[in-house]
Amino acid sequence: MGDQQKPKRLSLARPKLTDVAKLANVSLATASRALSQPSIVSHEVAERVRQAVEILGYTPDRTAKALSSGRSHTIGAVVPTLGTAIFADGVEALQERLDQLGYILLLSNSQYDPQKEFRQIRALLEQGVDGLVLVGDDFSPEVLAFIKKQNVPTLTTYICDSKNDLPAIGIDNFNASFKLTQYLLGLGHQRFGVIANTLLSNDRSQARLEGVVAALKETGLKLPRENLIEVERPTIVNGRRAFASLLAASAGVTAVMCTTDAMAVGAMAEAIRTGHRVPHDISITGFDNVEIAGELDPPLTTVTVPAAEIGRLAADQLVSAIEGHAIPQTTKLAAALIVRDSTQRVKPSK
Amino acid sequence: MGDQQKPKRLSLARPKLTDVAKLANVSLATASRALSQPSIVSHEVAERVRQAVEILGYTPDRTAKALSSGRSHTIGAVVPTLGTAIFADGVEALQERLDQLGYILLLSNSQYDPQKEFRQIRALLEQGVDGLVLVGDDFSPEVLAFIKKQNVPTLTTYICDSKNDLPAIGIDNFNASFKLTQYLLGLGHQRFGVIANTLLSNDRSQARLEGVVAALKETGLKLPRENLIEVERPTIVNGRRAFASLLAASAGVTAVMCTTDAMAVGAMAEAIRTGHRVPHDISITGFDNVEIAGELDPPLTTVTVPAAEIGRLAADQLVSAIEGHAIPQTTKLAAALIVRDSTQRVKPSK
DNA sequence: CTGAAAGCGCTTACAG
DNA sequence: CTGAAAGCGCTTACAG
Repeated sequence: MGDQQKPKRLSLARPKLTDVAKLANVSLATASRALSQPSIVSHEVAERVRQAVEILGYTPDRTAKALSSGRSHTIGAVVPTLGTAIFADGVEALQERLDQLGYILLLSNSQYDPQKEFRQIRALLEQGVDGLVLVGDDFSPEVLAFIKKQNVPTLTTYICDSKNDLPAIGIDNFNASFKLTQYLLGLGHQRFGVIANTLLSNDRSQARLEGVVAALKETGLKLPRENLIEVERPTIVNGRRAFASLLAASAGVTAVMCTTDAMAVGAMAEAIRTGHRVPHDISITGFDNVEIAGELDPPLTTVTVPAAEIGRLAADQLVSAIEGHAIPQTTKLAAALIVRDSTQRVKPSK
Repeated sequence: MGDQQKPKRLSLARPKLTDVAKLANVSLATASRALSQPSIVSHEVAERVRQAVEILGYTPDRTAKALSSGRSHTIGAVVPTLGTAIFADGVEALQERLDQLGYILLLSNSQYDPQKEFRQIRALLEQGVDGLVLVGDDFSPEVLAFIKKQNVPTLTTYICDSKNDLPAIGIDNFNASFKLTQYLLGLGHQRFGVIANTLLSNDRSQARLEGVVAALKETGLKLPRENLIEVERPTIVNGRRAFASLLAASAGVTAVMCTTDAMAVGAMAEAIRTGHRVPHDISITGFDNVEIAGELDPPLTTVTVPAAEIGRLAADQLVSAIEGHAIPQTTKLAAALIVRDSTQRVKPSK
């Protein structure tokens, strides 16, 4: 009658808490307590349960735990991509800290696609994450409404001030870019080119561009339309191409500002390839201060984005919020201007 | 009696399937079927349930679903780090494909620490992932036993042949490195230096090193102990330092092989800084073919690691295995030798 | 095609 | 300090 199967199955199957309870000769409830709050059971019981766990190789089912306790000890993150070092570094630090705090990370990449981002936010929330980490602040009312409704602690990163009232941890992109531009203006530059990462659904990129424009405006300058090249993805190759078309469109620029380091790497490579000396003929700046920035020849003037710190703080604050504590609405981290050798005082015009 | 609260709570709370069933005037079971297999209920019922879902803004609780169905539609991955582009790219592709397949990714970084790796594997398995993606093959018997016991489809990546009988998707690191070395030997190089990423718990790195040694041996050459520099993390800065100490220890090398591109970037920068012409005075090679490799000056000779394809295939195969299909034990992807300008025929010795 | 009921593996008031 | 029982929100045989 297939009965021979039964006992075998039982011994092969993953042991459950009832098995532990039986072996330890206590009730299911007590076994549960012995594991989660050992201090509230007697020493002997705690010890017996501990041994039973060991013998059976018991490992709790976190799904069941999540369903009955309403806490999954899981947090979700949606980033645009891992192909950009600052996001990879931020996610890495986020996960490391979450791990220390006993949380597991569920990760999605939206590829800068708002539709996809929404789908992924929804999937993570359905999955029952206890908290959610987002990037930036460019969300449709629909998405925001959905998030609010779920009542799950949510914060956003890489910006420090959310117009949507999400707690934010990051830098002031506008201001950092403004300062960087002022530095170049101080060197006498007047003719600027900008290579910007996609501005679509990307408020970090927008803010960086606006920072440039605002600083120029303050000095009575403006950024001619043809001096702005927008690329779809912040890659080295795109930076290279953008630099080429920038110089083709407007030969007179003395300073080229890139909204990410990766694009600046490409821009610099192209500049050198086409016989421009950096910084003698043309100054180039980046943004992010990734490792390669300091190793280029010449090393790149850029702005630090403290990605690992953002990730770490996001973990800390989110878990804090999950535990019912209030967390700061704004956490603004320093975005230091790193002056290296890719920029110099503009040559007196010939 | 606090009764005023009750109705408010009900309407605020996240709706559950019972609410949908009530509104659609069907049983819980039917509502469930209408959502998961609409074809087995009547059209009218399917439609009524659909509307109820819409009206209530119902969104299923995947935790409950997972517990009752035994399928979490979740897969776990443990990678050493996201700070290395090939892992970041692999994870990105893995997640994208999983997303298309209706799965969510749970991600951990082990930081090349076997203890941490084990803890994270255990945490993911407890979490109830349906499948597991690992990197490499350097696992203790304890870890392997634990994994086998869980009976969860598991595969490993970035290698193509597992000594532990895990299905593997990746490249033949040994052979690719062997070929790269043969190419340099063919250019007349005889005095080699190697900058290796940590060899500890890193079989990819070991295989790459062994590939060099084996190719040299075939020609009767050997790698002197002082010509091998091992670094703890594959960073640009470490590559730079390693190059410096390599030249200090053994001035005569004509070819420096780095087991990752990032280190090659540093090595090349240091070579140029210290007045060595690449490739005229010294040839340098990398491994991985990350974007920057092709943009360096000179562009780097390296080996392609198809990280995105590895991630994509891992997703496909794992889901296939979860669905009960057999999957290949070995999926060997091409690791093309990319010859660029950082290598050239060795100068006739003066 | 549909419904009532058991069950997934835990946690947690409620009694003692 | 401990146990019996209800419950978390779904799915899925089992009957009809």
